Amino acid sequence: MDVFNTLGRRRQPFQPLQPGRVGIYVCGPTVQARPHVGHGRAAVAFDVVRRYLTWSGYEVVYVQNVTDIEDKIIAAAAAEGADPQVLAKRNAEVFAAAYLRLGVRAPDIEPAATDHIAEMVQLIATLIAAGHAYPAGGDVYYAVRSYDGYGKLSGRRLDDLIAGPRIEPGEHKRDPLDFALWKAAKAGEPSWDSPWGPGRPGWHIECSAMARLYLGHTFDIHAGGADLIFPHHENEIAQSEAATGTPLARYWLHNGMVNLGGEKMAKSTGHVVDLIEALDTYPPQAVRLFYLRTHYRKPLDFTTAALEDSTASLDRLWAFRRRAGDPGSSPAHPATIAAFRSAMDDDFDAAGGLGVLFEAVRIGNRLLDADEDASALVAAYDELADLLGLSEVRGGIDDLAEELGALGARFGVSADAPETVLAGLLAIRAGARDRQDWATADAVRAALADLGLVVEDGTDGPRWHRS
RNA sequence: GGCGACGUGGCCGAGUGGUUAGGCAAGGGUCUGCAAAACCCUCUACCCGGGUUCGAGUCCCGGCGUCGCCUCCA
Repeated sequence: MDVFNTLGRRRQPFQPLQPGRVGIYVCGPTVQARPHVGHGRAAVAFDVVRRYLTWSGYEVVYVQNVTDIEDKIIAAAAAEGADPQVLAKRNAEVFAAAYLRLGVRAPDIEPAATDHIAEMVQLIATLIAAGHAYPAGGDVYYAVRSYDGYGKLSGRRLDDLIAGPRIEPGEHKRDPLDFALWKAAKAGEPSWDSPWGPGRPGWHIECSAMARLYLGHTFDIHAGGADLIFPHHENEIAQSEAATGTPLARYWLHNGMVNLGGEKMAKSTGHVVDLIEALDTYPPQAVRLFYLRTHYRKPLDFTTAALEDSTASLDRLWAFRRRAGDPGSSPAHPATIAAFRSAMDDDFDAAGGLGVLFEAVRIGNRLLDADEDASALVAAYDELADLLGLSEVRGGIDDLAEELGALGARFGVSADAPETVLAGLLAIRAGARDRQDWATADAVRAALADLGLVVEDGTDGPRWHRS
């Protein structure tokens, strides 16, 4: 298996620190506002990495943090007169719910920054003692020039950064490149005690502290959005490696941005599509499929046409699965599994993997049309669709009990369980069709369609699904 | 200006030098009471110019173009 490592900017074979085990740290969102479509992409991209590694036999520990204290959160809370912690908690729940709808598995560990102030203070103290950081006026800054590896991830040279017009000395910085590890408390802002006075942590230090706590000084994969490469991940490396003397992570994975009209979606500019809205407009798994159609490192343009395309593609997958029936204990089609594995082993090429899945569907449909055994392909489909998080979640019809009961009464079906009513209605329709009573048959189908139940006639009888 | 990514058929997109990826859309056909689904056929591309090679979408060089980072950001 090869992965593209941002550190070094090249593909390289993936070899975990310990055989069979993989530690992953993903930079989660700052929960200042609701999630947008870009957040969903990052979550899905690394969820698939995690699922694939697990499927491949690795024992994975997946850590994704929540940044719940930060300038923007404080500002957003102030704007609506709320407590920053309350606002952060509320938004964090919205993020979690959206991720759940996208089929993203909950992290093994989901540390919040505010629960790890002590670890951060300790790490900052270590850096000061080692001469890599200095307190100044209640703040603590990291001395960028004290660590000679600075810039190795993003390919930046200190002199280039200096030349940049936007870097201005902070109030207490000795060097314009230095960044805050600890910020002195301002009136009315949340703060914690520290050896340097009350304050709050800088953004970058939380990841260094929490990754170290849960995954150790060196771990396998550190992931996040490409927009975090600089300065966030660069700073993390500087902090962690200056403190421990060992590499922070062996592989750095970064997902590409989601664009809107050719430009990056970003909450700071309001140039965004709300993720919840997208999930309400399209089937959540169609949104997931939309993400997976493009390699995770490439930019991805959000368009309604692309989402509709994905919805149609998802329908094709699910229609196949509905008609196929139970594959029993059939082993998964080996060639399909092998082709899929080959695609995913190439830097988690889920788009290539999807091609394999669709090909299995086409061949499977062909076999079913010919009344031949497709169980191996169906088994492969089940395994791969489940792995990718694209299996149809077939909801029950209990919520339609009342409407179905009324409809049943209209056609002379008296039963309590909605499933029984539906079966009765389908039986009535089958009888009508046998008599070539098309009016009745179509009336039943239309009435069910009004309830959101789509009935399709196959050679082996009718099938239904929720629309 | 510095660093980086990318340019594939109507659209989206995979592609590790050498047999049609795949999906969506469109047109035609088969099946079907109708509908839906499915299958078959058609649309065979690789930004431009050089080069390496028996052979390049796939490697090298040079252009052009798009995007990202360089400030908070998934």
